[in-house]
Amino acid sequence: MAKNLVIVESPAKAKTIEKILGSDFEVKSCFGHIRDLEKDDMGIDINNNFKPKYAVPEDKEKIVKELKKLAKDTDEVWLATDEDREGEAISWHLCEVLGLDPQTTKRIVFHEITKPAIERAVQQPRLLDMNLVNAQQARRILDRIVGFELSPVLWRKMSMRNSLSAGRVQSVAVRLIVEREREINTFNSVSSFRVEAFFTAKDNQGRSLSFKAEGPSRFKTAEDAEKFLQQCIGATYTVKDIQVKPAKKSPAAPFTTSTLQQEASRKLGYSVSKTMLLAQKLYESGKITYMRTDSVNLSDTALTDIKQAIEKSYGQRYHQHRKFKNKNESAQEAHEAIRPTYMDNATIDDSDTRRLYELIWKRTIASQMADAELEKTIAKIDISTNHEELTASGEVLKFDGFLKIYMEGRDDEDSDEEDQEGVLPPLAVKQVVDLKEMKATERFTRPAPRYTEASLVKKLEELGIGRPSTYAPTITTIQKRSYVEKRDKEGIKREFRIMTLKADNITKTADTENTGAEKSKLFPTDLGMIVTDFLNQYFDSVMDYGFTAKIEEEFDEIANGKKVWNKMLNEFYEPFHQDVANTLEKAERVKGERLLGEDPESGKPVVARMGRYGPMIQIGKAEDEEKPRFAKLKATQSIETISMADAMELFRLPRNLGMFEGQEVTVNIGRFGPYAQHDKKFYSLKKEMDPYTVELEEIGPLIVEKRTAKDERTIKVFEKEKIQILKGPYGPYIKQGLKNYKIPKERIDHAADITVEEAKAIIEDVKANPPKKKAPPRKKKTE
DNA sequence: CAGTGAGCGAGCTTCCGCTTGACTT
Repeated sequence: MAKNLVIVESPAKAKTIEKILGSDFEVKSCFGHIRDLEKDDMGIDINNNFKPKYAVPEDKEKIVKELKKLAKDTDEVWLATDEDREGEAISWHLCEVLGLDPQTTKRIVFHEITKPAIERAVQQPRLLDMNLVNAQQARRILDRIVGFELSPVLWRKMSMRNSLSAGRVQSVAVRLIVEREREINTFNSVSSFRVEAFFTAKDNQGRSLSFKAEGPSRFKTAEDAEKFLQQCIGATYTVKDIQVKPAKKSPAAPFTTSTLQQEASRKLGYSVSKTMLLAQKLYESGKITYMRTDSVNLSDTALTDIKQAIEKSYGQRYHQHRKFKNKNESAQEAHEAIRPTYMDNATIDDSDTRRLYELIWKRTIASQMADAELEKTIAKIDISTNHEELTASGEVLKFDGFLKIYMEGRDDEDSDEEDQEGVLPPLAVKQVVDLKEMKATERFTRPAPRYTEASLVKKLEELGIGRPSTYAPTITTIQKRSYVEKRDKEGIKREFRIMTLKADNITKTADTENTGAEKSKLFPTDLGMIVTDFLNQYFDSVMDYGFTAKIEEEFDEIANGKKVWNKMLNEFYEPFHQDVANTLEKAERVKGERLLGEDPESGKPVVARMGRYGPMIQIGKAEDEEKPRFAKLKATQSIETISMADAMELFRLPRNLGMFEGQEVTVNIGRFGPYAQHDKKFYSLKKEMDPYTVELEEIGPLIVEKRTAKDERTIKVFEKEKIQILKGPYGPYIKQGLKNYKIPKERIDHAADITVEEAKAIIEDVKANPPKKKAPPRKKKTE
């Protein structure tokens, strides 16, 4: 038994630290928080100064038991959880549960897992900081109160039947997406004309080189643009002035969780959860440092490694020592930035994680590389026939520096400002250049783009809302609750005008462009909009974008000992709870109704609204003699924007398409999306098939395809016993009736040879020893 | 798997932040 027990949060970290500390120390992990508020009755005694009621969750019992035993048998326990609010609280909970004295137990901290940092930490133990612990308790209790008081309000006041939820973080995340959507819906695009002139100039060897210059300004109307072109007829163009300026670009800071998610999204197209899954793999296999961090700091040992790697591969000139500072005030910096553990490994063998690893490697290396040096040239060109001038700009890379390996991506790649500036031919003042043609092109203003998962994380981080460990789960939650969905949107064709001045002649043409197309963007659902409007109306303080920042300031005051935690909670709770009570009493049940018009056939009102099963259109009223007609909205439609005409279109379903193999084929939209029905069987329509326009010829192949797919999945059938052996994504399994049974490992290889008797035996076996369920239903207290 | 849409009421849902496996049809 080791003399010392060190407890950290992560098992991968425990392994590394144990190697560093040697045999006198046993290092164990507690796997994050080991206690949480009870679920019943909020887990808070509100009338008793918000006294929290903590319990060890079921899945933590085992580890707590193990730690208790180890703590008893060891001379000294060292609490080495992360140095932030949550880490301090975990240490305190460990004291409480393991029976350690918070007044004497050694608390150590380090921000990086390196030998010097850990040895230094062991030399300088401190005691628990109860102020910091209280700040965490206040944070935890406030979040529980907000979540567990607001959610039930939604259950009572929304007409929808989902398991709705609200919280300090998720509700504001949804609000951002809802407001962005409305900005886009109400955006008025205006056009203007941009003038570009294409010239040629001779270089000193007499070769003709072409270059481009920009017009004086954008013209608001086609008339103004045309007038300008007319004024240029017959003009000569003379270089009036040349300015050459040096410029430089600097590399971005090494990755934090949020910037890693953004870059992986922009450059690799990963969702935030995929990025985190792969990063976790890399961390667990020792290839990168901890992946949930808000720090841009690099350890001294890492800096030395990086310097060596740069000098070896690129030479001394490419290295530049840099120390980055966190922009964000909410950062708690318990860890290092995300970086490779060994800079020598520019890549790795594992194909799943390689691309993410290489991204991290490049970003880390680049962050310590020299600036890129540029030379910008701006030439002004006089037009002889008017007082305007044209501007040609060029850029020459003098020294690539960090650009040799890495350039940060941008969210607005498709912006119409061309970012790649070309090289200008050598020009001289007073030189006359030849105009090939001049174009005035119509350009439209665009609304802000919809959020991607990653750009939403970026925004949340800017607002100080959420933490590195919760960005990915939050994005998942708001999609799981159907407040938000990730999808593509097709663009629409738009015509734009072009006027060309060539050989003193102006021609007018038109071209089309695709606008408004979106890929993998976050769209609010009707539910998300309705819930957001409701929360905004009744709980504006919690929904305020500055709410988290404001209470974070107060948590900081608690951590500094300037404020008492339960007083702070009370100041929040009094007005908040009053709002909850008022809302429960006064607010109407929300239906999200919108009147679209009158049904031309019956004269009855046509209404878009939220039904129990989602957004729908209703013709007529429930109290009418004749039953109202209903139709479900398409996935891409919304209550807020659907037109009367589109609404009436929806009543064209179900459609009868005609006969196939002697049976009728109909299409409709059901609980699980659009489907075709044929011979009492159902066939889901393919994504690209629209049930309103799909034709009979497309349904036949669908039916045949499903038949063969079923054949391929089937290994064996025992008709009489209704037993099937099927192939699934996790290997072969047995199906009897509607139930599935797992085939024991030792028989998987010869699943095709299983006999009826064997199959029956397996079924009986599984029935006798049912597989463990993930979460057994909690017993409700009877008293 | 492929319906429904009003209202009643029982019994259920729910937060954020710290960490990994156990488990899938």
